[in-house]
Amino acid sequence: MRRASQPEGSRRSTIREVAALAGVSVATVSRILTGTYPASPATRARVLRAAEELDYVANAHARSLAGTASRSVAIVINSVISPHYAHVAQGVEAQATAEGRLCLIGTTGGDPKRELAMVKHMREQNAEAVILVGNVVADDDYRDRMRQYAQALSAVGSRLVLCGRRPLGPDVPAVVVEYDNAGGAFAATSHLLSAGHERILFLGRRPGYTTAEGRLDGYRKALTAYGLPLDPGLEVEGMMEWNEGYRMMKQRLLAGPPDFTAVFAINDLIAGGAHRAMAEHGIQVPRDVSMVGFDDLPPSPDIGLTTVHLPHEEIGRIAVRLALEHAGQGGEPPHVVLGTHLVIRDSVRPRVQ
Amino acid sequence: MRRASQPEGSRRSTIREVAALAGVSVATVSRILTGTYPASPATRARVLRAAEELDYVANAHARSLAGTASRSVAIVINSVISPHYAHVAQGVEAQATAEGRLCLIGTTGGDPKRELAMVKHMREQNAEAVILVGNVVADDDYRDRMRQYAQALSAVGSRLVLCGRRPLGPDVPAVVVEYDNAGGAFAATSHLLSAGHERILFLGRRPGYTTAEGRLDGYRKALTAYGLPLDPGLEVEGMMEWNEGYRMMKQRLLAGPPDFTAVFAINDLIAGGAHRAMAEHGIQVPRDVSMVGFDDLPPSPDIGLTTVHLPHEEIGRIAVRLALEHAGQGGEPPHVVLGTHLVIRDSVRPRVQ
DNA sequence: ATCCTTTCTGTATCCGTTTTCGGAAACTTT
DNA sequence: AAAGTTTCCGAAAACGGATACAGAAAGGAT
Repeated sequence: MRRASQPEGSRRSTIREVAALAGVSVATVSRILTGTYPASPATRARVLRAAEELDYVANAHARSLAGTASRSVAIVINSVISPHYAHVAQGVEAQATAEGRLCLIGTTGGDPKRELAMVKHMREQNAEAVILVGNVVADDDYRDRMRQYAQALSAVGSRLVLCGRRPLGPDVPAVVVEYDNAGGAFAATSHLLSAGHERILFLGRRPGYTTAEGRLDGYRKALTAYGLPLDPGLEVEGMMEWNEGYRMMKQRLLAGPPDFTAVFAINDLIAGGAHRAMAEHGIQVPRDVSMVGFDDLPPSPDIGLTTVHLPHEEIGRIAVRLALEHAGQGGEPPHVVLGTHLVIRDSVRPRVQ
Repeated sequence: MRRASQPEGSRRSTIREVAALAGVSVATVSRILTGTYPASPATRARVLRAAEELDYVANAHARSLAGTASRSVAIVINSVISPHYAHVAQGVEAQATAEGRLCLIGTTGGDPKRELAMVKHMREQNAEAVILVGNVVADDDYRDRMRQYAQALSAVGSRLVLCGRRPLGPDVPAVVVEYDNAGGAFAATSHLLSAGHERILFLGRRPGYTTAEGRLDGYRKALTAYGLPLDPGLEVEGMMEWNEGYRMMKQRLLAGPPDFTAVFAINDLIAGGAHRAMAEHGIQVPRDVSMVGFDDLPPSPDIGLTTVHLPHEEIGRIAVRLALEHAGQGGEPPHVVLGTHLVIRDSVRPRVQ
């Protein structure tokens, strides 16, 4: 209402101005606004009125400088358009807000250098927790520096959190939130095996990436448990993206008729791309080929994909919760491993002999 | 390396400590670290070494308090798991980083109250720009307060940006980034009409929501332009979500056989849900029913959907760019309207008589 | 009425930077 | 060698809010 057309660049009103208008000291204003102290109803009302009058907004930076925590939580993530990451980010943001924290976000595109830079940036912002999500290919230098960051953050009462990646080592003060990639992949592959499939194409091999390695591991273990040999020719390398799924399958089908009766896609995006590529070759799921994915995210419902469910949003929420809970006290930081379960839709049929 | 196991709660090192170690004044350290001033190579090296030695990290809050801009940009968004929003957010983050800014993020779930609260929060953080994305149902009180926020932000050299929603009024200092909903819907509907379809189901009517209204408008205009009557019975109400698309179509099909030969879904998520529902009733796209969507996002490639392309990420990038460019000078804030184009896939066939 | 609590409020300091202003040192030029 | 430029550096004052400490006011008990 008032200060309707302030000239460009005019400062915003300060606690001192509010104090002056209300006829009290800055200390009183501060206490009333932060709810530190039970002021008398009269002054309280006067101060609130004055603040309203001047459109007073506290300066979070000044507040944080004066000694209180920054009340912010940072998430550093591969990208925000990939469904898995988006859901984790959503969880982080929701929990952060629920705990009265602001959410800072930075993306890395999976580049360790950018990740390191982002963590530094978040450190400058005094984030109460820095949550790292997703895989990176970590060389020794990276691991050293990240350990150092973990130490530094912990030293100032903050916390580093690792989501969906391997811990940095035994004595590194970082919270870890993992999930059972190998177990989920084992269940998914077993599901195909128990339907009689023996030649199962694995889509999305990616050495060096924790998630990919874990899922490949589960796939192999399941085959072995069924007494089947491992065929390296069935393990196709590619990134966890729709286009890659399309590419991998297209390439395979262009080379000749399918030499498999089922597909285990390392995530649902890859499943979606492969599904499309097969459709273009007249191959229908599950009529001609059975398929299982991983994630229980779009596009799995669109194509009726049986897949492994992961509590994506929960991962983000837990990360925030644990970090904030644990930030104060010392001791061993928490390490949780979340379970998975199979979601049956309609992409698997018993193999016809 | 050093300070390997600091006790809990120890403060981080300050510019003063760096200055002391390097044997210079804090002013010199500040200048060297921010690159303000060409210090002599010798002192420069000494300061850098000292900073490294102490693992010095600047305190962004103190820096911002001391008078420089906060170097942060805020995005306030409906959710981050919906593909459209996720892409816009990605664009914002990317551009913010490119311009040396940190990205603050907050979600609202489409609730105007939460949006208002978030903007206030971002104002406390001194964000250099506050970018609002997506529709809300705005009552008068909301519009008043948002106008006031726009004024207040502008008064301190920041900027409010409105993405994909109607401007707040003529004299409100807010940057606006819109896109041509009506035009895109007109093109999409015309595409179906020119294939001979006359009974086109509109999925996703939502009075009060700018985007929904714009697209409905384009749909109607196209019908009228083709000399066809408007049939309210063909306009189905629902939210812009996959589940809603599924629900709307399921309900329709449960009520009886299709009384339409084509579908215009207001976005690709709805198209995906409807596609699935039809599949469950043995109705294939495009064999039995033609369909067009809007967004050119997942799951459109999965189901081969012809759809209207929107430069989602670009919207976010432009928002940041314009806000930052314009933040300094006064004058009329920019207002851009982005165009759309049809992406032809394989979900439309000529109507068989 | 006096003393003791309890409740409320004000003064002054500090948080960690940037930045203005002035001074010293190092070169140039004559 | 003196004067004039540059170039580099330091002292100190902000920035806006929280809080320790002390003091005033109000309320209760004697």
